[in-house]
Amino acid sequence: MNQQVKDLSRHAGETVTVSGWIAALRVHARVAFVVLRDGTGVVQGVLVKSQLPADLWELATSLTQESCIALTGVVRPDERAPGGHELTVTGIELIGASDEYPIQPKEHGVEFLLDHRHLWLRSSMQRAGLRVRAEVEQAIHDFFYERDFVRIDTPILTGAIGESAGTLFETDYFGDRAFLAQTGQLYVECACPAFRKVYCFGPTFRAEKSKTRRHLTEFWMIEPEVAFADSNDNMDLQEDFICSIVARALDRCGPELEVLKRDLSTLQRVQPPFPRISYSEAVARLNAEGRDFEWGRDLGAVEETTISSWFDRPVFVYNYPKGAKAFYMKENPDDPRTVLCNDLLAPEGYGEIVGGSQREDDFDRLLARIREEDLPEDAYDWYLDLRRYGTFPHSGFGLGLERTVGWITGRPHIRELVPFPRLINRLKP
RNA sequence: UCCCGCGUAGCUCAGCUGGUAGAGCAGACGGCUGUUAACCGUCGGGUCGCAGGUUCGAGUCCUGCCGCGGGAGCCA
Repeated sequence: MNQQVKDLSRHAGETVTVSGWIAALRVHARVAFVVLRDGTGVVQGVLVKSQLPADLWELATSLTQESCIALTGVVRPDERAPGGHELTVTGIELIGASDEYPIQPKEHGVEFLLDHRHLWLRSSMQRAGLRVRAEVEQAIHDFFYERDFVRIDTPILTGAIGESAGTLFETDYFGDRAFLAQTGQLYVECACPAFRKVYCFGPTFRAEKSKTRRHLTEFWMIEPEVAFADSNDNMDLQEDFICSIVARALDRCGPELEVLKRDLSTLQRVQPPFPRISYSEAVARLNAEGRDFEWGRDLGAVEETTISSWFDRPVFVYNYPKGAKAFYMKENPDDPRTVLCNDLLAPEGYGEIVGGSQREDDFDRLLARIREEDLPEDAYDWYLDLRRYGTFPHSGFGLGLERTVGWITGRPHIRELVPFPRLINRLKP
């Protein structure tokens, strides 16, 4: 009977068949070991020459790494086996032979691995990282579903909208110009009067020529938007949300986090409340430490790392200077030099994983900001309509999926947390 | 766009103050009952990123270009 490797412990003593790919093959004079990966787990098959027909031994010992085979054998508990069970092989069927496999069980360079990303996916750390990603994605949908959010799918092809036009991918649209979306936020705002609590989750595109371990040109972003929520409500939601998905990963991805050698103690500390520090307080403290940081400048990577080092869990930095932030953020009534917004900085140097704000709901002030930023006014007429027909206080945020999963898995580069990363110089495979 | 670093065998790398190329892994063959990135032996394998320059002689020194990595900026 055909079985999955993950279920083998329930079939001790039985003869089963498992199908998969050869992860490793070690041939001795009278015994051989084949490590089979079937997508649900890994099992070692033991082949004893004296107990196999000559042609089967010949076939088995001539197999190559990553050949696809079906192994038939008796499930046998064995303390020496990594999964606790081995297969004493009685039959082998070759399903698909493999040419010489490029990725060896050894260290490789980044360029080589990315060139072979279509094969690299089979490696254990990659499987672990992508499985955590899938679990986090499911946790995200569950979190919002359980809180009565309605999922709104926003367009990928757009006219020129977003935060700044200089970083958009342009494409031809029947003779007109179109751009790949860099955010779904303006669209989910429009869905708020229809559904009150909404979110979008999809790919976004940035044509920034960034070459760092925190950047992709195509990444997945989750963007909730909530009517009648102010900036503090917004941070409360982010806090619940982050705690929920981290707890889910800890609960459901133990084996994967172990493969990734993740230090779980920093994840276990991700409990409410997160520290909240205003931009102005952060600047004062930076200067008190001798940083000589001028109020009004945006925080850079160095400052963010310093700030997150003050705390043992994610930290909110809120109410940045207006000049450092996007046009749609609401002016702070208590300090008009600032806007009601927040970033969430992940610990351990992973940087900004969330950016959120209360939105400007006053028609005149929003229009003034669009003009100040020299944005194409007619492109935003529909967005301004939201302030014309029953405007309302609302807030939302965007969470970068790959950065978040990069932090949860502890991987150094977020390119490993998306199946096929799109980087500034990489469009293949 | 700027700054720093790196391009040598299929892969990962060594190659000194210049003297014409080396290891491990992978591959092929042989050996070995329990291996976990198995081990031992033999063999095949090179436009030293590209172009120019200095020199009797360049993988090595110089210049330019290309590619890659990291960082800055910008952002999630």
